[in-house]
Amino acid sequence: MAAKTAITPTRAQDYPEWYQQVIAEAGMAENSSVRGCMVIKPWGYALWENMQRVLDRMFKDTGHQNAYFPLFIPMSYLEKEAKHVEGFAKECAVVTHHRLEPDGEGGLRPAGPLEEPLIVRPTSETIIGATYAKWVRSYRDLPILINQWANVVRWEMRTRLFLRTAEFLWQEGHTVHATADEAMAETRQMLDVYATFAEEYMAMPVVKGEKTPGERFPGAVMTLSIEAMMQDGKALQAGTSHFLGQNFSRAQEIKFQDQNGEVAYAWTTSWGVSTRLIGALIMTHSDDDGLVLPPKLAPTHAVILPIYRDESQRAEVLAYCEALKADLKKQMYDDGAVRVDIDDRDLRGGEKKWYHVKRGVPLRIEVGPKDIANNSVFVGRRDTNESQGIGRDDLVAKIVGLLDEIQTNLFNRALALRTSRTQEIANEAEFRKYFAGNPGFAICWFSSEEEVQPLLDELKVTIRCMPIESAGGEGVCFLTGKPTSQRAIFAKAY
RNA sequence: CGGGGUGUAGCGCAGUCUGGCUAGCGCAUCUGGUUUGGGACCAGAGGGUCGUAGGUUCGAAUCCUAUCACCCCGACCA
Repeated sequence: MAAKTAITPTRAQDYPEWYQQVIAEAGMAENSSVRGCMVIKPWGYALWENMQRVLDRMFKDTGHQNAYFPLFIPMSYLEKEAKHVEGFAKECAVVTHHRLEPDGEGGLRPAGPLEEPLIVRPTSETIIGATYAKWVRSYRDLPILINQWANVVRWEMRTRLFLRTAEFLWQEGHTVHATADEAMAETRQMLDVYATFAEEYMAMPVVKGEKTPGERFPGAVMTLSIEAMMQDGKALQAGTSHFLGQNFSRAQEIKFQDQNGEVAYAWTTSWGVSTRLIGALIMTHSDDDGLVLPPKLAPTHAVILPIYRDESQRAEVLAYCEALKADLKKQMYDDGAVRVDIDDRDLRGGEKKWYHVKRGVPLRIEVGPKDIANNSVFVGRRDTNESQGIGRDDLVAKIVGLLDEIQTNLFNRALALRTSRTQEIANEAEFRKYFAGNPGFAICWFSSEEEVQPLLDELKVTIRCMPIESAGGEGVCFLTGKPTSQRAIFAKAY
């Protein structure tokens, strides 16, 4: 008999549907009445706020400041960088009017056409670059290290909650430097920041690598990304950091006088992560009972579930829970106090328990009259779904260690999955066989993107990145047999 | 934009082919009761312009016309 799972279908039965159900059951987000746009509900938004808080601190620790630029971008700005236009034009929302008037049939119609249409930012390189052009005069004005937290709009054909929505929240860093080396160092530094965040906070192992020309950000000279493996073996790009060279500074006239008095174009970078990270988190850790959150990002670390039969017990149990909560909150975990809630809603015990299981709360602490008599509590771990009794004071002393253990366990579990589903592939026959099955990451030598592209299109496989760690060396292209120094991860992707 | 499909209660659906009592069912919600260390049970209740507009008919969720929206598969993509 199969155990009953909180989520139907299970991952094995229907992975995409399972994903949607996890989000719905955890109360993270839902589709809105606006096509392709989601409503992020409190539990999902609290998670995003925790991600923001940690990332924001990391950005500031690396010398960046926050600022804010307009939502609207004059259409002509986008036209300045040819490849950039090509990449984004098809998915731009365009504002053409600034006023509504009655249409005579009880409705409204746009009036007051704009002289120049505005686009809703799909990314802000152009508007920020235009601003930087005014700010930069001398080498003394550099570097500019700015990040903005914002929403952007990309009119996608097909959307999925968190993974691809028409509007999403993100941060975009935009920096300007005097030299190529400095800009490249910045590009790499921010990739490292993302990788550290993914691995240490999201407990999600990632591969740092360089994108092939075909997968680059439109207008970039080099795009670096972190790639993660989801539980179905597909890859998800979780963050990107772009070295833009002088492409944007030439298009937008970001020029400065150097120490020798000569005018030079600046070197720029941009880097971003989005609410897509929430999708990555869900697909990395969650199980057939719903969401599983890494403690460092969980809005609630532990929830106390009081158990009682009647009013007289209620008062006693709640008093005990309040005292326990107060003691737990004195414990420091990561960058703050342990986050504890008491769920005293008028619901049945089982219902309440499963509510928190589905929301991924790392620890459930059940407290009933019997436990109080023994001065012990019953603790359930979300990552292993094991529960056991533990002395009340013992829990207070050990809760931080327990949270650390869960965090580590989640990372190790995800890493083990990735390792078990990563394989070197040496020739076309193997490659075809691998991707006809239940694939993960295939590591292959390849001679050129152009030469392998037809096969990739046929098999619906993409080149994720050329891993930085394993760069160097010589091999033989899996398809053409030509000698090559390029090696990449190939995978099906989101 | 090409191909396919669907619009009926908060959610999921039946009914439409073959027009006919007051439009049903499950879940959810509310009330009362019995329960309570685990997603309860019994009884009752509330909730609908059948996507929209027009037409045919004694009578339309059902037939006809138009229209809108959404979903799936492509193309596109953080």
